[in-house]
Amino acid sequence: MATTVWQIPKASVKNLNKHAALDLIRFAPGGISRIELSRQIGLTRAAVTSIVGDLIEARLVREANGQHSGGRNPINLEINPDFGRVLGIDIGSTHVTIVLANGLAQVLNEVNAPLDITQGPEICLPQVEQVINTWLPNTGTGLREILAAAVDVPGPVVSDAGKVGAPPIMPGWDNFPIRDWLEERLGCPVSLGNDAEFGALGEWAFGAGRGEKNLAYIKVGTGVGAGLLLDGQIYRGTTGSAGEIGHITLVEDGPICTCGNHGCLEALAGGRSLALRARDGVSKGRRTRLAEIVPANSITAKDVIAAARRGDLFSQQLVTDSGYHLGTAIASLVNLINPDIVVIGGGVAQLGDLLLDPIRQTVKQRSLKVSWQAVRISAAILGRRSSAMGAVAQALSMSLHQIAQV
Amino acid sequence: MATTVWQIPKASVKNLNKHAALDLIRFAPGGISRIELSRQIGLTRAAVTSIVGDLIEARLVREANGQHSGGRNPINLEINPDFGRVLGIDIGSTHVTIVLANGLAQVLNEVNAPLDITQGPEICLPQVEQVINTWLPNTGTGLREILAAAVDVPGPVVSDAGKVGAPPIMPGWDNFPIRDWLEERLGCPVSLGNDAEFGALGEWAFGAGRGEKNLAYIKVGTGVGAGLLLDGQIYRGTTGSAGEIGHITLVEDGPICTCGNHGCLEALAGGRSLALRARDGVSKGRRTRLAEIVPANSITAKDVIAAARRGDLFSQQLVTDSGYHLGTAIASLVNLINPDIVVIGGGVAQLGDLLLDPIRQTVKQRSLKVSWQAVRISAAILGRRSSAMGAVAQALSMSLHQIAQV
DNA sequence: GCAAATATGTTAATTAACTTGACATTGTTT
DNA sequence: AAACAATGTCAAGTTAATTAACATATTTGC
Repeated sequence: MATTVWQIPKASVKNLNKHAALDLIRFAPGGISRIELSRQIGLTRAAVTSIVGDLIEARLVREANGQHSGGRNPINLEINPDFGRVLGIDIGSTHVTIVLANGLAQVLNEVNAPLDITQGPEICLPQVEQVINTWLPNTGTGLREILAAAVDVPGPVVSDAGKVGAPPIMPGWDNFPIRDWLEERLGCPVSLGNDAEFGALGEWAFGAGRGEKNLAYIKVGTGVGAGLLLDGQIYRGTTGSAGEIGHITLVEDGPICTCGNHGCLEALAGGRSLALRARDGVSKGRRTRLAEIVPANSITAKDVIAAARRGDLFSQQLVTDSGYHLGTAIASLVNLINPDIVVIGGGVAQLGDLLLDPIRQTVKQRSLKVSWQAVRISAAILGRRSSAMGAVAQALSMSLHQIAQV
Repeated sequence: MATTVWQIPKASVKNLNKHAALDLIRFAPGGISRIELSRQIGLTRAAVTSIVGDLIEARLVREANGQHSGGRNPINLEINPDFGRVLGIDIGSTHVTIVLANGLAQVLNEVNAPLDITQGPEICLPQVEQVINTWLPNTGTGLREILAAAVDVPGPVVSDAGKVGAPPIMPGWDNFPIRDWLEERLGCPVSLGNDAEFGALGEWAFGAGRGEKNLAYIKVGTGVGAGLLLDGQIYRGTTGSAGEIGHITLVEDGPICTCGNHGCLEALAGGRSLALRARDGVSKGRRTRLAEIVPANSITAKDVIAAARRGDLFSQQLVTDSGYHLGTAIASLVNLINPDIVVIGGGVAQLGDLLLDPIRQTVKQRSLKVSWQAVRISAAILGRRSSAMGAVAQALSMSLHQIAQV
C-alpha cells in the first residue's frame, strides 16, 4: 500500500502497517473508519485500534463524523489539519508558484512570481527564497512552522542526489545541489521532483485521477512531458528521465526541436510550436484576430489560447492540430502503459474539449481496442496547480511519515 | 524486495522478511551468505539466522561453499534443488515448449511440439496435456512430483481470472478458463501469463538482464510484443495489455495489420511482415536465394532468417529494415520508460547484430541522450526459451513462497 | 606455530506488534 | 424495552524482531 514517493525506511519494517494506515487515512475521500482500515490492511480491529491510538496521540490524526446503517456507526478518521503546514513549490520556466497548505492539503495561501529559469540556480533560487520571505509572514505563518517542502523543476531529476540530471531547458542547473541549498535556507526537509511527476501525483491525490492504479499526466506547456504513476507508485525510470514523451519522433523530417532532433512531439504540439505556427500563419496573411498583435513574432502561446477561447477559428485550428499530434503520441503511451487514465495538464489544457476531442479521437483510432476502451482521457482538475499540489502531497508524505516513524 | 510476480498475501506481513530472504537467495548469482542477507534486508544477523533456519528446516534452502577474505568464511546459501520440480509451458502460435526444471531452475528436460493456436482451447489444451502425459514419464518424473506449473500464451491475460482478455491472434480462447482447466488436469497450482511478460521475467531472472531494475523484453515473433519489468515488478497495466508495442502506429498509410489499423510496427517488422516482404521481392524478381523456394508464397519468416544467416543479401536487407522500424518504436519506449536494458527475443533475434545494430542506431538517433546513454540493447541469452524459463521462474515463485508461508 | 585480529554465525533474554477471545459501546429494528 | 448488529476496546498470549553476549572459522603478524 505504499502509494506515494515516500520510501519506507528499511529499518522500520515493523511500522509498515502504521504507514499503510496513515496513507489510507490520507487518501480516503471523506475519511475512513477503523474497521475499514482493518479490512484493507488485513489486520484485526484490535491491532488497528492500537495503531490509530498511536497516530492520534502523535496528533497526526483526529476523529470526525461519519454515517452508516445496521449497527453502531463507525468513527471516521482524518488527518489532523493542524498537525502542521507545508510548502509546495512549482518552478516553471517562466514562473514560480508556491502553495501553503495544512495537514489536509487544504490551500491556505498561494503566491505567483515571474522567474527566468535560464538565468541559472544562483539567480533563481535566491529569488524563490526572497518571494517566500516576503510573502509567508503575511499569511500568518512563520518559516519555523513549515514542517517540510517539495520543489519541482521542468527537467529530469536525480532524486537521491537532489539535483537535476541533464536538463535541456535548464542551462546552468546541472549538478547544482538544489535540494541541499533549499533545505539550508528553509530549515526543513525538502524533496526535489520533476514537474510532470508531481503533476501526476497531484492529480492522483486530489484531482482527476483520484486513487487510480495507473495514471499518466501529460503536461503541455512550453515543452511537453509526462509523469507516470504505475501500480500506485511514481515511476521515474533508471536515470529519472522516464515520461519524456515530448521527444518521441512523430514526423521524420518535421520541424527541429530544442533537443536537436526533428519532428519531436514537443516541436509539433508544445506551446513554443503553437506560437511559431501562429506567427507563421499571420505572416502568411491568414485571417485571424492574432493579426492585431504586432509585431507578429511577439505572439505567444498564451495569445493563441486566449484567441481560441474567444472563438478565433485559426487559433482553434492550431490547437486542434496540436491535439492530433498529442493523440498520436498518447496512443503509443496507451499501447505501452495501458493506463486507467490520462490527465492532460498545462496551459493548453484549459481549452478542454477543443484539445481533448482530437486527442480522444486519435487515441481511439491508433491504439488497441482493449487499451483505449479501458482508458479515460480528461483535463487536469487542478489546472495550473497540478504540480504545486503534487509537491504539497509529497511534502505532507515526508512530514507525516517522519513523525509517524517512532 | 518483492521481485517477481508473486504477491505477498496480506495476512502474512509478518513473514515479509522470510519471503524477501527467499527471493534474495533465489536470484543471487552463486549464492548469498547470511550476513549479506542481513545487510540487504536490513535485519540483524540473529534474525537472519532464525529465518534461514526455518527455510533450511523446510528443505527449501541448503548450505553451499563460498569464499571470502579477512575473517571467517561466510556460508553460502542456495535453493535446495531437490525441494521439488516445476513445469514451464510456453504456448506459441504454432508450437508449444515445455520445460521441466528443479528448484534451482536447472533444466532437467525439454519437449517441443507443433500446435495451431487458432484451433482454440478445446483442441489445443488437450494436446498440451497429451504431450505432457507421454513425455513426462520418460524423464523419470511423475505428474505427482510436479509442485507447480506456469503457462504463457501470446495474448493479453487477465491474471486474476486465469483467462485471456481480447486476443487478436487467439480466436476462441476468449473467456475459456485456461488456468482452472490446467490446474484440474495437472493437479497442481498453475499460473497464467503473457508470453512477452514471461520472456521479460526469464531474461531478468536467468538471462541478459539479470537483476536489472527496469527491463523491457521485445518479442519479435510472428507478431511483436513487449514485456515490462519496472522497479523490479512485472507491469501489466490496467487490463493486462501493457507492452503492446506491436500496435504502435509508425507509418500513417502503411500496410494493414491484423488488428485492423495501418502501419503498425507488427505489420512493418514482425515475422509475418518479413515473409510477406520476401514474397513480394521474389515475385518482383529480386536476386535472392529465396527464389529457389516455390511457390514464392510459401516462403516463411524462418526461410528468410535462414537465408540471411547464410549471407543472402536481400534477406539481410529485409531484416535490417525490420531493425529500423523496431528501433523507431523502441526509441519511443526508451523515452517513455527509460529502462536499464532492452532485451530483444523471438526468432528474428537469433540474427544478432544484423538486427540489433539498426535498432541501436535508430534508438540513439531518436531518443533523448540521457535515456539512450543509460540503456543497453542486447539479444535474449535464453533464445527461444526466454518465455518458458520465465514460466519456470514464476512456477518456482509460487511453490517456494507457498511452502515458506507457514 | 601461536596469539591477535577479523569477520561470520548462534544463543538467550527482552521488546513490541500482532492475534485471540471476551467485553463494551452505540446505533437500528421489532 | 428487548433483540440484534456493527464498531471499537481491553487483557492475555504469541511471535518476529532486537540487543548483547558468546562461539566459530579464517587470515595476519611475529
